[in-house]
Amino acid sequence: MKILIVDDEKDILEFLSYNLQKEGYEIFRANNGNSALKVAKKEIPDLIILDVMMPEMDGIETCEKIREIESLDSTLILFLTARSEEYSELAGFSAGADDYVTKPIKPKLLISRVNALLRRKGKNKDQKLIKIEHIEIDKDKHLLLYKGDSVELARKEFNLLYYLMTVPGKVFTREEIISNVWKDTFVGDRTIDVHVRKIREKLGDQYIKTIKGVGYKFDV
Amino acid sequence: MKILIVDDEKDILEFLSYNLQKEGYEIFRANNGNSALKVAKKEIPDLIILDVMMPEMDGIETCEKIREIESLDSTLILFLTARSEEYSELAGFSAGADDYVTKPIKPKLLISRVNALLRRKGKNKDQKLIKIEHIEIDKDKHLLLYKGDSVELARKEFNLLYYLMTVPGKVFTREEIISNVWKDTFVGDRTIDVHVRKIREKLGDQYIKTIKGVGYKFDV
DNA sequence: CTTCAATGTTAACAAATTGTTAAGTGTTCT
DNA sequence: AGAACACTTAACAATTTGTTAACATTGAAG
Repeated sequence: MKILIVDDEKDILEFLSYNLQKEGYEIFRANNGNSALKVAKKEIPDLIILDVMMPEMDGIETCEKIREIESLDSTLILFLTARSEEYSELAGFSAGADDYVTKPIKPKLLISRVNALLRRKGKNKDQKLIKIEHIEIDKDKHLLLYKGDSVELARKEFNLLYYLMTVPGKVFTREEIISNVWKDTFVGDRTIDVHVRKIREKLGDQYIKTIKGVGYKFDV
Repeated sequence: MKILIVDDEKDILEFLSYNLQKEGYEIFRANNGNSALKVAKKEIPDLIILDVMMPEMDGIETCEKIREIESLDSTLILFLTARSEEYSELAGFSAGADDYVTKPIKPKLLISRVNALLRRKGKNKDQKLIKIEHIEIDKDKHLLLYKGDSVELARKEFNLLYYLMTVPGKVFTREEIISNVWKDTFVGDRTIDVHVRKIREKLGDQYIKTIKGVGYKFDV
């Protein structure tokens, strides 16, 4: 498991690195927002620990930018915040944070929170395997098998198909699809159709069915 | 669930009470229309079983008076009628009845009708899956199965049929149908008929019944 | 048994929804 | 930096669905 730690204070970076390394995590560091973005894009860490208070780009802003990066959409974000700046809890969550820890940092507490977050993420792995007839989809391996052969899907295509397969047969409205696959970004109506078309190209027309006026469903 | 039984014949009151009590319903009785109104106002039963033939105030008249009582507008009304008095079917429906059963009363039939009416009454709002005889409708999957085979319905057809099936046997007035299936859009008189016709084309004529002057109902 | 209002039927039209292509923009990888 | 890929959108085509008008039929009431 990879963890990226972002803080402008060298002492804290050292301190956290040491403690988390002991737990067996692979650690990356950055001392400002921009550098954090660069490293994150390259390493795709499982967790990013972000100090809220940083010069130039603060934690909130950095978090927002991270959330815009496609390849990091399964990365968890944990905030470090001073007890006084209670406001940041709210701001942090709305920027897309998954948890936060207040300073001064108690190593034991931090480690247990980090473990809990990452354990949860790893646990989900098992639930994220769906097999329907001769179609298998594995969310974490980002793998789609059709009759045993691997089929390459782009990220959005994959997420869309995966979402439809979570409840086979159920019709998902465009609204549901948008809010679950695209989260908070706003895209036009035809975007879904185009992605559906691409999946159909690769998998065949028969699996994703259009219910006109209602939505799409995955069915065998 | 409370049921009020109204009949001038003591034997029938006894017979019905016994059979419905066995099903776990709370039974109230009345042997004429006036007493029925009094009890109904007080107890607000979920269902009223009304004999059509009664001295003084007959079932039709009683039904009309019940329908004028606001607190009873969610109460279902089921008529008991002699096979000969076919006329009363129509009169009953236009007086606001939801279903009727002909005498001589077969306990099993009556109970199944009563159960069918009441089973849905309370929890209609969000029932996603309805199965009646060999017709199954699944709102989430937007799927209609007739004898196990899938039947394709357009959105409005589907919504209309689904709405009628939420309370099988109950007559829905055109007004009710319009306000539930069409919400706020205003459509012409023939629109419902056309949709009904399309459903009948696909499902057979026998399921959606026209009660002239009143509305439509789904029945097996 | 005629009348009349309600409902049934059909086909044409209008509207809504989805499909498709290609182009533009951004991202990732080498 | 450049190539390849991914994502989104616009523009238009194709399709399906919804509604209406016009006329036919039905059935209850006189």
